[in-house]
Amino acid sequence: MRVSTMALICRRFAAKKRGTFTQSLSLFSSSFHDLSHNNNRPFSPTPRIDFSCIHGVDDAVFLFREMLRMRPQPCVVEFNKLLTSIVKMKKYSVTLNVFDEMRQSGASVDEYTLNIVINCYCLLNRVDFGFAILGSFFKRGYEPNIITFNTLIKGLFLDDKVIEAEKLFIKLLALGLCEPNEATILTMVNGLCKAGHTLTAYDLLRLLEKTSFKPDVQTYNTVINSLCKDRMVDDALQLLATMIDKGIAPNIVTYNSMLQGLCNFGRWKDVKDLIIEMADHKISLNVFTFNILVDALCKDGMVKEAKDVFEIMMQKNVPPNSVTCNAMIDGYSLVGQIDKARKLLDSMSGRGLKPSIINYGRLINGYCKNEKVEEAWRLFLEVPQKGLDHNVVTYNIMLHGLFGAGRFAEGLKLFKDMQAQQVIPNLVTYNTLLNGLCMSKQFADAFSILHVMEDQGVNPNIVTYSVLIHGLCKDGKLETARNLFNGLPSKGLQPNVQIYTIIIRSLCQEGLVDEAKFLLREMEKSGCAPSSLIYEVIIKGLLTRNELSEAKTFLDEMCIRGLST
DNA sequence: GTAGGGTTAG
Repeated sequence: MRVSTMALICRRFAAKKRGTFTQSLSLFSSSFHDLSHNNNRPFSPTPRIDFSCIHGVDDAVFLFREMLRMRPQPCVVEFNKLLTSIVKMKKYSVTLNVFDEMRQSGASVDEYTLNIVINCYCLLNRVDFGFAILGSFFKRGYEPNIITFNTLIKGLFLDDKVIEAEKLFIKLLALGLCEPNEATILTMVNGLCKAGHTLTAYDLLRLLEKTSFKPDVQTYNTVINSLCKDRMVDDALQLLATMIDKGIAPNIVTYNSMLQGLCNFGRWKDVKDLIIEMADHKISLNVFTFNILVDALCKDGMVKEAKDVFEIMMQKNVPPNSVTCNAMIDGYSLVGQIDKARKLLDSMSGRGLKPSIINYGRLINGYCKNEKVEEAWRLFLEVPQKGLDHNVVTYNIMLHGLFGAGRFAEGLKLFKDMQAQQVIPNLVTYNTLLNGLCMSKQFADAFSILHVMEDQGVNPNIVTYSVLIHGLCKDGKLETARNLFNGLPSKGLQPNVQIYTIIIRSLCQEGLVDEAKFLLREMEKSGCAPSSLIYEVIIKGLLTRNELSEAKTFLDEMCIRGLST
């Protein structure tokens, strides 16, 4: 954010104290007014509506029609309650239709109604229609309030209009249209983070700290979480220290976000310190915390430690859930203890957990990775008997397993079965299938799959082509591979390190080391950093041609770049 | 129960 914006924020929030005072005064007097008014109010004949009969959207629409027919008609508050009940069911278009009927039949509409309508447009990604409703406010003699603007800001973010959201926020401050509140700030911070502008959100937060406005714990959590996801874990730690310093108490979500960030980088010492800090702040670990720890330990291959954490969970009366089991199943699979993974899945029912299709998928994957495809297949067949449906992920896992084991015919049969079961193949499915076809040298079929993908609206990605190019190179079809490779930019695809490695290795194996060297330079020009593997491949190629001095040159270059063997 | 935010894991 720019300097002028920062000054603006400081000015707006520095002036806040006065505003609060007058506000509370007027609040006081208006409640007096209400009291006296209530005492004298005659019995109100407008009907009260019982909304407890609404169980689905049809009930709501039925009730709405009845309300329209009632005489005297229920007041606008009742209509607003009805609209809200439809919004809660996430039926935004229905809400808008109902609003339209309200308008046509002349039922009364107030600023609450209009805010509900704007919210629906925003949630349908039509923030432009939301802005159009602003006109209705003025036409009906209402003024948009802070809720209106918060909703519109959220709508702009939902529509990826980050700049416009910022502009609206700044306009709000500059023109003093309404006093921004905590929801405004959270909407801004959350929107910026989700749009990938973590540092802008961070700057905004730090700026607000300097004013009389106190960002709440949720706002801090959002930024800390986003910093961790963007690998700025130390900045997140610092922000955590700052919030404590400012008297904002971190909660379990703050710590879990922070722990996740630290675990992602294997910073176990910091993890330990943070858990101690949590204890000092009397914040007890919940199932999320334990899952973060179990998952990170398993991913790092520390399955024994993960199992210990799993035991502690139960001692602390925090029951493991399906996510915990997934992490443990993966961990056991990783270290080759597939039988323990199986035992865990089998023990789930006894722990009051019904294994989900995801749990089965993980175990099937574990069997495949441990070269027990027969077991995997048996389990795969058991799934429907357990009352669970296979999804695209489990099919992909099984396909991958079968092809990996060289069982190509069965893989193809499974692919057909999948379609018969109305499970729609995705990009991963096609890439897996292509891999199978290439491994079994069915290149004609592989190329026709490329066309099928296009027909199905599944855009081939860089993985698709690297599978094909890899298969072609492995079968000595370097020329075809090279043509595919050269055609990538025209398809809008940027070759990655993997593809360069495949093609450079193949060139070296064919003795075309000069071309390989040329590609290395091309790769650098395109901004793709060469790996040590690429250097090794080229050096090896040079050595087989007895070009010792040049091999030495590349070895030196590799060392200068800090790449080691 | 008349309107707006909503942060963490597979």
